[in-house]
This record gives sequence, C-alpha cells and structure tokens, in this order.
Amino acid sequence: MDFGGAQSVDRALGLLALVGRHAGRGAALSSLVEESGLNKPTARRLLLALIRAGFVEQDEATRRYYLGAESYVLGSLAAPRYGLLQFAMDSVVRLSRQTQDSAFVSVRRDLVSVCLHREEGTYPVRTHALQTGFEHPLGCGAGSLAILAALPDAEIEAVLEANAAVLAASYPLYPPERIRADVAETRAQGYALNPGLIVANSWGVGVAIRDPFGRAIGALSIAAIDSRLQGPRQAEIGALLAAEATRVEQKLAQRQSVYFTPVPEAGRKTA
Amino acid sequence: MDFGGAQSVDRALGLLALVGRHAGRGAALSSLVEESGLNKPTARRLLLALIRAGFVEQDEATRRYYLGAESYVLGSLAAPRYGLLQFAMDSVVRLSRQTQDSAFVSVRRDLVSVCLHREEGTYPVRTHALQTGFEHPLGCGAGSLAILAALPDAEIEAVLEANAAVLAASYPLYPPERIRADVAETRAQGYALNPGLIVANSWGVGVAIRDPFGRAIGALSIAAIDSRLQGPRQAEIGALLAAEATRVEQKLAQRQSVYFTPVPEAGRKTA
DNA sequence: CGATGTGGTCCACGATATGGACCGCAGCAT
DNA sequence: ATGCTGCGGTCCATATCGTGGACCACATCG
Repeated sequence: MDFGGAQSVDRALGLLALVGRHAGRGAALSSLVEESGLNKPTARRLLLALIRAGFVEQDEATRRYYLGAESYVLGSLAAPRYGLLQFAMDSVVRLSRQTQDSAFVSVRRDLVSVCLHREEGTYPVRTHALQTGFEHPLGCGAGSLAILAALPDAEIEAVLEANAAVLAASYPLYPPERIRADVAETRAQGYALNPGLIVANSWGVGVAIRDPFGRAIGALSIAAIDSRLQGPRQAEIGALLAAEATRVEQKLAQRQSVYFTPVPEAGRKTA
Repeated sequence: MDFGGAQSVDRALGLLALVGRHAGRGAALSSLVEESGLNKPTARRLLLALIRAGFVEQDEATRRYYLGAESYVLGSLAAPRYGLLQFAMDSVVRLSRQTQDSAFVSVRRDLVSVCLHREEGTYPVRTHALQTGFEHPLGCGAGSLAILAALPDAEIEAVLEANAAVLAASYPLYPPERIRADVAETRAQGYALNPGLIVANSWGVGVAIRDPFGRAIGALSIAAIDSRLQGPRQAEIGALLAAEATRVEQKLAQRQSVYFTPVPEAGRKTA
C-alpha cells in the first residue's frame, strides 16, 4: 500500500492533534511521548518544528506544550466551512443554565466524536468524565451515540467495522452488538442515553445536530450523575436538547449555504 | 545555525498555513506550488499527508484544496486561549450594519496581521482589498497599523527591523520612516488610517484590541472607497471602532482571566 | 489537432530524520 | 549529604526517507 511518504509529517500532525486534545491543561513531553508512541528525541524535534511554525507554544516555566496562535488562526479560517462551535455556543450555555448540569458540543471527526466545549453546570455534584478535547469512538458516550444513530445504516456498519479494534481494546463495555442495540433505542426515543458506560455513575443524554444536507455533524449533550438522569427528567432533557439542536441547525442552514461541501469523505480504516 | 531538523515538517506546516490563507476560495495546486516555493511533487506529497491527517480536504471535482475538519477542531480547542473571533464577531456585524461599509477583525500573528473575518457592507460600491485570510506586515493597512501603534516603542522597532526585507520587496509605499510617522499619527488621532496605500482608492480606518494585560492582540477596522472616508466621517468611524473595541476588551477581560498567557513570545527574524 | 496549461506520478540518488545512549536537574527518601 | 527516580532535553553515527527532474494524462483553446 502506498502512503505517499512524508512520514515525519504524519507524526508531526499526530502530535499536533494530541497537543490539541490536551488544550487548557497543557501537555507534558512525557505524556505526549507515551500517547503518540514516538520516542523522546523525535517527539521533541517535531514539537520544535510545530513551535517554529506557531502551531504550538511552550510555557517557559512549566515546559508544558499548548496550542499556539497559528492553530487558532487556522481554525478561524476554517470556521465558515465547519463553524459548529460558533453557532452552538449559545445553545450550550442555555442548556447548562436551564438544567444546572454540564452541557457539551461535540463534533464528528471521521470515526470519533470530539468535545469542542464544556459549559460547567451549577449543580454542586458534577461529573468530569467529559472534558474539552476528549474524544471517543462514535457510539461511545451520549453525544457520540446520538451522532452515530443519525447516520445511514450502511455508514454505521462501516464505522463500527473501522472502529472494531479500538473498541475491543479500550471500550470493554461496548461490544458492537451493544452499540447496534443502542442505536435502535436512540432512534426510538429521539435522544441518546449513556448509562454510565464510560465512567460509572456518570450518565449522559445527547441529540445529534445535522447540517443543511441532513448529515449528522455533531451533537449537543448533558452529563450528570446517574440519579439526576432517571425517570421523566431524562425525556425532558432529551426534548430540551432536541429543541436547541433545531435552533443550531437553523443557524447553520441560514449562513452556510455558500460554504458547505457536498461530501466530507467517508471514514477510512484504522492505521 | 541549528534548526533542529524536521524540514519537511516545516514545509508541510507552511503549506497548511497557505491553504488556510486561501480558505473559502480554495487553493489550486499550482498556486500553492508558486507561493510556497516548493516543487510540485513535494507539495503534492505534503498535501497528501495533510489530507491523511484531516487538516486539509480536496474537492473531488475541482481538485482544489480546502482546510479540513481537523483544522477546525484544533482551532476550537485553541479558542479559550486566543478566542478573539468568538468575542469580536458581534461587534464586526454591528459595525458593518451601522456604517454600511465592510468591517473586519484581524489578529496579530507574530510579525503580521491576519484578517479573520470580513463582514460585507451593504453600500453598493465596495472595496475587496482585504479578505478573510489575507495577511500584511504590521503597519501596512488600517487594522495592522492600529496594532503596531499600540505596541511599546522598542517592540515596534524590533518588528520593523524584522519586517524590513518583506517591506522593501513587496510594500514599496511603506518605507520604515513612513510607518513610524503613521504610528505617531495613529497615536495622536486615536485611530489608524490607511489612505489607499495597499490598493489605490481603498481606504481604511482601524482601532486596536488589547488583551487584559494591555498587549495589542488584534484590531477592528472598516474599509471603503476613499470618498466615503473623508472629513468628519473618518473620525466618527474612528470613535465607533473605539467603542466596539472596548466592548470586545471587556468580554475578553471577563472570560479569559484563567487562560491568558503572560507572554506570547517576541517576534523572530524572517527566514 | 498541435500548443499550452492544468493535476498528478515515478524512481535513482543522497540528503535527511531516527533513536539508543547520555546529560543535568529537581524532588525525595534515606 | 547521598543516592535514587523521573523529568526535560540533547548528541551523533547509521540507514532510512524525502527529493525533484522528467514524465504522463487530460482538458481547453485557437
């Protein structure tokens, strides 16, 4: 199979994405080394290249790595095409206020769902299972499941197959059959439920956001401890989420007509 | 001089930034080759790496290159640290409505100013000199000059020196002395004026935006044909801009206290 | 139906990235 | 003080990897 060379570029971009997933907290060299599978000199050398280009910055004192200004500029320039956060921000804040629990926007990125923003709830007991930058395979977690359930059946199968290895390795509570069942339930209920399958007692409810072509591109979700997402409140929150998702979809439909691309490329195999 | 290796990474990141500067329009391979100074096979190979990582997408039909989803995700993750667009968006829209001319947010990126968003004016005769993604050396253009004038004198000299080569080569109407004079005028007036120095008859007025530490990080600006920016209207627009800049600064001060970094690294020499 | 301008690919050559070994430092329990 | 551990960072001989001139395929145009 021909990958077209440029391996060090692949590694550098992987590192960049990794630094992004640690944004806020900052990433230590050692953790980047571990998570990327690179060795230290290589990781360091690539980070220097990323720093040189302004995509990453290093805190002089703590030596931790953060995303740099160029990353922000790039994202802002990409916003017209993908601007989910821009349009979902209001809704997330509103959801968090209304429910007192933490609210999230996630976006689909190929085979996974990435959390773009977490709006802290006011209720004193909170779950911190999901934080900005975290990602899970499609189907794992409330928002992630909502996205998956909104895809055409054929695509769901393709995604599950491509994710099979990761699921088996890191998500023991999520065998493919389970996810298929969850998808069916999500479609029946109108909202996705995660009954603490990633972190025990940390439940979530999610609803997908579709682009003007009807493709699921992201999700809104709420997370709380199990006792706050039982009985009627679950469906109430599902309805709230659905209402806000519709608002986001309307904003997307208004502004983006010019920019949106017909097809964002199918999921590819795992490396 | 030791650059720490990883040259192909530098080139790839340069290409990525370049694709970003063409966002919206999309970038043709040939123009990327020309603007980057790379040769075709190399550029193509690096682009394939960028596509593989999701930072760039290629339109199947037109073969043009666009920023990909990962670029957007990355930028969203960097937003808490650099979120200027997020907070300036409202102001730009308002400015454009009030003045009927096109309004812009730009952000400082080392030695240059990059236009993050252009809000189209309603007035029938418009200038298209500045578009989203365009960048100019600090001091060249209204917003860019506003940023420069808001820096400490020592930093201004450092920036001018570092930019000397580019200015001499590509901005014949901007000798360093001229920029120094413009800075003085900007500080006296309270707003920066570009009297058609980049594109003839395309004038602009700009005001800097400062972060909570007082450092100039970006600018708001208005552009129009010369006849619409003469006499009293010039200062009126200057005042409007200053008012909106203050609003943005307040939003930044509120939200960002936790995130903002003390020092964003001094300008480095041109390559 | 040649001429020109795209986008894209091949492959021999040699410049380039690699990673095991190493350094210096900070914290901490002897 | 003294050794230990874990951290961030760097060196440099080795061989792997990227390079770019030459080339192909396909449109468009006069």
